[in-house]
Amino acid sequence: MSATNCKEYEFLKIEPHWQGIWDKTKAFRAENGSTKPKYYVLDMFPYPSGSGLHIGHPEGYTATDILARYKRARGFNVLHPMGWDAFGLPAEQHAVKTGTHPAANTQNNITNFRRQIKALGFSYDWDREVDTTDPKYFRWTQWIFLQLFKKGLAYVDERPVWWCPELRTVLANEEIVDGKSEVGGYPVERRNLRQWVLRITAYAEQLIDGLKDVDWPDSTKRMQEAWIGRSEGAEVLFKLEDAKLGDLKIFTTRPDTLFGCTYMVIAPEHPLVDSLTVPAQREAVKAYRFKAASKSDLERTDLAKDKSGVFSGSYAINPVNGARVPVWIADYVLMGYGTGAIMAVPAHDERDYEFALRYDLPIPRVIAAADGSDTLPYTGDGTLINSPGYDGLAWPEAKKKITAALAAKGIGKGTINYKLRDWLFSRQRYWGEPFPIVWVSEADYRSAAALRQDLPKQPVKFAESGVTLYALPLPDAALPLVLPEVQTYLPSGNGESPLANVTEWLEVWFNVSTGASVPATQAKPAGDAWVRARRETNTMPQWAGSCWYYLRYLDPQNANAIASPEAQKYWDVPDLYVGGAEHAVLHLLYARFWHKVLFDLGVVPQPEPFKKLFHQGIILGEDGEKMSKSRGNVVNPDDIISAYGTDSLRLYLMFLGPLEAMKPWNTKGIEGVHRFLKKIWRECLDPEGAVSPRITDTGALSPEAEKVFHETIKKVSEDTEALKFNTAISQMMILGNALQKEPALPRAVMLDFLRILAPYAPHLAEELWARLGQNGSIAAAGWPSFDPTKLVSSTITIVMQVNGKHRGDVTVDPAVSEAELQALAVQHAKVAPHLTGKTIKRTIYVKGRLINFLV
RNA sequence: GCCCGGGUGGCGGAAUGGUAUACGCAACGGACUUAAAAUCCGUGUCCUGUAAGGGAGUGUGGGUUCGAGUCCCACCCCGGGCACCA
Repeated sequence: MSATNCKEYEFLKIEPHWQGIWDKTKAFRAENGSTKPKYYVLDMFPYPSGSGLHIGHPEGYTATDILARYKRARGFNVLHPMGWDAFGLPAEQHAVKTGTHPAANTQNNITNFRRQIKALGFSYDWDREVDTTDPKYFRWTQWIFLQLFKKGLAYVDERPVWWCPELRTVLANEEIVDGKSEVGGYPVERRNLRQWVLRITAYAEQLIDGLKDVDWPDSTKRMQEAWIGRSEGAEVLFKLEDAKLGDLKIFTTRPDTLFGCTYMVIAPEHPLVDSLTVPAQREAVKAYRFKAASKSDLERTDLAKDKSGVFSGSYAINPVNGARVPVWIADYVLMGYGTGAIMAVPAHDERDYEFALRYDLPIPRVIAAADGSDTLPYTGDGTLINSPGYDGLAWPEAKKKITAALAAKGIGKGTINYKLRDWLFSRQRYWGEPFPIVWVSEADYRSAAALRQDLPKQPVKFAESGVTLYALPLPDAALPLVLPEVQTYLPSGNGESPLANVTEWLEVWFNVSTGASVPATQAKPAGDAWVRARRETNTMPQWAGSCWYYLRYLDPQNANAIASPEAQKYWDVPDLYVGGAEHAVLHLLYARFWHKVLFDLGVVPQPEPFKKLFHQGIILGEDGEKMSKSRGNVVNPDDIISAYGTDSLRLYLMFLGPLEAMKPWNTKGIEGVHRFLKKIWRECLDPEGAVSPRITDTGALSPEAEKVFHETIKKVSEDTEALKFNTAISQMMILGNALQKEPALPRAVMLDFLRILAPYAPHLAEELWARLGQNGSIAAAGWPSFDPTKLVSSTITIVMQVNGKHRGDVTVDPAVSEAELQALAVQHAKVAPHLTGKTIKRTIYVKGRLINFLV
């Protein structure tokens, strides 16, 4: 491989030159089934937005690239892939505005992203690039959905969603800012719409358990745990005074406080509200429900501190003591959690306490505080009081006993509740994966069931304007189901996606065996397998494609499976996954869910997808604020590359501080690493671009420089492995400064230096490697080792302290004995004055470190 | 309110319980140059002192220890997440 011939460090020539060579030789191809040990390092793939790469992308990508190059040098077969999470709203909005197909815009953006990423010199295996909008890819996204569907993990339900009348579309929660659409700032409202929902709650327990086995940041594990929100308690049946209304079922985590229950609360949406409301309260309850319903979520949160409610007029009976307790209706109880009804124990719950104060309800104490405190509400540890039969028990024990007693009587049982809700999986948009589902009549579904073995145990059905339709999956062989061409990308306006306007595609004769279809306007084809069907018009959310892309990289061309079992066995799951903390919950939870389902189906061989996770920090603007167009503090990687080169950019991004930290960009700061690279260039080459005369095959370093050299190999190895790139770079700078002072530079030393620099500044390293007469790419040149015997210096510096205060230091032979050192120290000019007239009570000696006299 | 993470020079940051401020930026002084750029050498926490030296010092206040940026307790501030989940 030949280098350029520039005399100075012309990074604008050097960098594209080597990128071209890497491209041509496919230098970073990962080989399936190699005999080498494997290493799989994964980046979170980007959404290819129209505004191009943001400086945050290269931060994480540089980190993984350094590691990938380092692992290759260490003899690993490295899988380091890149792809595009390319479905999404911005492309669709662009399409609405311009009328061009979102695919065209998406491909333009991908081309630009690929160009920018290649200009950064990352060592991706481009033969494994994936694109979630490619039918060859989303065929498998649809296939996975069908597996979930067949397993009974997908269903259809009417759900309240955010509807924006102005944009004529449904928006996701994260697209709503302060009660308005993120795009345009238009008002949004709640609407009930038919939605696909995935039963992620069925995996709640496994999703918590699996966190034990992964090497993730603790904070991220905690966030997922909190999001899943497991809580152990009991369901208890309270008889209603009006026996014909049956029982009121509540959930509580503290059945031990049952004797302290003085009222009940049901959510305003609770099905028993109407029947429990007595005539005298009807008007008040109606008004309260209306008020609660009209509150937006935002208002409900704002008013969180201000409890309100209304008495229903009815009473329930406390099962443990027969007490008559009033049933209230209040919006501090949520219909979506537990049973939508609670027993209120105001003495030991802050919310109940506040409510009881406001409505003047009794607050009897049933837990005595462990520390004897008498303030209420009390939620700490303690023992039961005023609870006949249980007094004196510690509350966790009472919880078990009371739960058991209720269960024995058949009026309660221990249960576990989760905050996690099922996953709303559909969007009313064009630019997403179509659901491989058609809707048919009950009779047609029955006849399909006779022909198909792959239907769910319980049919998925949905009633609309009096007609019940059944969801029939496309056969696997009929995948992919591609998006039809549409006249307009504008949503239909009635809550359905633009697909609802494509009648030819929508209304079909459908062959239940083969999945073939013809427009319903044509004659019904002959044969029993043909039924009348309407296609599903929803599309999948952007999460879908990113839930499993890490599997496709293993075997991206495979037409018969997500990836072959051999590829899965060889590559396993990523050894390291790097991406932003903003995905700590949703993406990472959804992907884990899918992976666990695939594991249960025997499609993947391991229960967790991401062994080790790391979040890179955010890079702030020079003003210390988050980068944003409106602030005008956005740094464009293209500009930095043309001014300093990508090697400088890569180095600076890593030198800025710890990878996980949030840190401000400073354009001046890049000068420092750029000077460092220029210095390396000058150490290797003379002003004419020939090998520097200081570099020889026979010369030797001074002992001090040699020590620094071996220390540097050691530290750079360790720090790279530990993702502490900032300190690795510091150490290389220290070596650079030391070498600069040396009269002679052994060629072998310079080559080793280039090898440890290569993962960080690969273009410069390749160029100088070639210029110093080496053949082949430095990427294939391995990793140098250090000589541990060179790390020990011939002298050591011992710190001398008196009473813990630093009084001086002395340079001695490492073999010095304690007695010798002590004698030396007490006579030392800087120490002696502090000892005169005092007696040494004790001497602390830390070998090779310090000696401390206590006087 | 609850749960995390973090407060170290003018700035980004470094530091297995053992010389606090490595490395870099900015600044200042000097060398080279007609000059500039580039490069090189040097100074660089604060107070006190001509100096040698002395004293203080890692958000605040306590504690453990021969010795604390590092460990423990309380508090203040900043950042992130969750937020009536019974």
